Amino acid sequence: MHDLETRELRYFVAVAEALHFGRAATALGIAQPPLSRAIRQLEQRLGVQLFVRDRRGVALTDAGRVLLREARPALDAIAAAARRTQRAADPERPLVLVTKAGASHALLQRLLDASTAPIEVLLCEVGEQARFLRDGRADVAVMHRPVDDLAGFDTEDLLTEPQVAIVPAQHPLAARERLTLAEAGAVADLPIARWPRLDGSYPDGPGPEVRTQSEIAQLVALGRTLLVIPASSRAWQWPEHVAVPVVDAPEITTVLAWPAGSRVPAVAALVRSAAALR
Amino acid sequence: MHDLETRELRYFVAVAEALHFGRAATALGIAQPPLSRAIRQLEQRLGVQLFVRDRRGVALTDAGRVLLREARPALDAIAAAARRTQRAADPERPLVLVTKAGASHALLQRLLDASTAPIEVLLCEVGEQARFLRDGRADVAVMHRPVDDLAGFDTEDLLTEPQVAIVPAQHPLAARERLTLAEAGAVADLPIARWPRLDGSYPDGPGPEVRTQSEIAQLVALGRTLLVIPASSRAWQWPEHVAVPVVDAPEITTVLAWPAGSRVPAVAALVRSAAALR
DNA sequence: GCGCCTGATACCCACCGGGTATCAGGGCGT
DNA sequence: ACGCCCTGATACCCGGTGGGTATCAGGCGC
Repeated sequence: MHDLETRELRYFVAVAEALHFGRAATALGIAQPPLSRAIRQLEQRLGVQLFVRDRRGVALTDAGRVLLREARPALDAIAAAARRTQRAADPERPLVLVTKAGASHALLQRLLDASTAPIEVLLCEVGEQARFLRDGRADVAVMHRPVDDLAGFDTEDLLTEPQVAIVPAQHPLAARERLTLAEAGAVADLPIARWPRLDGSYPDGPGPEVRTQSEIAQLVALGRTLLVIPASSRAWQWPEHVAVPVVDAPEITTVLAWPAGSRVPAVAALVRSAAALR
Repeated sequence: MHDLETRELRYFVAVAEALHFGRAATALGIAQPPLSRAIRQLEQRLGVQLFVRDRRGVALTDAGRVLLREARPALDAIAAAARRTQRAADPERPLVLVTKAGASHALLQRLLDASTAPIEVLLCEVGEQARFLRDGRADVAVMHRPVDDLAGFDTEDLLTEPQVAIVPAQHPLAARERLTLAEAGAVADLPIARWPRLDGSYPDGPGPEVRTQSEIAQLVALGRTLLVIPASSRAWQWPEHVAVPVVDAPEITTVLAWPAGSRVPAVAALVRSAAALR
């Protein structure tokens, strides 16, 4: 029995995400019947039921949830293989660095200035850097410990700094000299915002749902939430924001991260120059 | 442009490993012409030359080497997705633990005794544990820090211990009370053995090439090499071997390792019982 | 020069992935 | 209650392509 084809995994992921065969099919650019058939064949081949189709819709089984969790990194690895191969064949290839939109520019600028090789900078949403590294869209990323999951990456520390709370300027908290984490987390009228999980769903809680840095910046300005971030990210502070040091928050280390065992010489050179300027 | 299919990657890896279209084809169970065509199509799709075919054979290009390095973990991830999904659907599934053949039994025995759930033990060659975890053949592994690459895994420390040199009983070194790493590495007539790299090639050096624990045990007994290992592995010491403490060698920590973020409850239970008996 | 071993080419067939048309059944509005 | 609609499943057809055999082309060795 031959193993899974990436097409089958792509189809499965599409259905698992949409939980709707018709919409998944149009998202994939194919018709619904072949998709139904492909999923059925996949289930037969694995000998495992992946979806329960009953009245009012489609749901994942436990096994289906396992496959969804496994399939995404697998597809990323495939995409990475293709991209890195193509880039390896391109003598002009610039190094691709990904960082989250809205991160501090000063550090990055020093890094870019210190490097002689051409570097292409990619911006992504919060927490997306790992995906860019995994699927080969980027060679190296600026990430943060301990907030980002650095499993599977090698890292070089760039900068360690304390955190501040960004609160609405008109809120009473804005007058405080300093805060504790416990205080920041317990402000009834400024509930902590909720970020989507990897699968796109949101955890429960009173805070607003956010997806991007600009969304949350907007929500803070509107007096709807607060957030706790590294001090240097004050760079994107708005006039409607006030930063208050959080004395007991864990320090955040900005790190340069790249796939463990990567042998791209340009990455090694960048890491060396980064280590030198620290 | 749709992305790579696993079939294409499998074919590529087969050719890259055999460096011979005919043998790769028979290894894959297909005829040679379709394989040639598949590789050519793959090269066209990627827009990248992967092999140079000239007189006297086939060789990988730089891009081909990149793809080979990327393709194996990608295929592992696919295989892991399938296996873990099937296992998730099997209510009887035992936990599968992999450890290297010849490792100390005492620690493992205590671990198995401490666990209530059924555990299936798999043995593999030195350094192969990571592969078993990555491709889903095992749920959890016994590995060693800092010798094994633990990137991408979560770990729980089991035991930290100093290292000893295993030398031939008839060698002058066998009379020593203790050694330093520098001394052990500089014995002209006992050159350090060379283990294969992931791609199967061997680093240069004077020592013998070895692939298995029993090979190296045999070579030590024959007075051809020495090795430095954790003290507890003396378990597989032969009568022809003598263990001499190496005072400045880094301590080796035996760890329980599992895929980062794994949510298999039985793994969590095993880790808890391991932590308890430490 | 002649095998012969290599990978490439030519050609055919059968399978299967994708399409359209249609069915089947559950929910819901009237 | 009936019928509509929305869902996924089924039936059936077609074309592309992956796989097969036969053969070619060129480099090496005896």
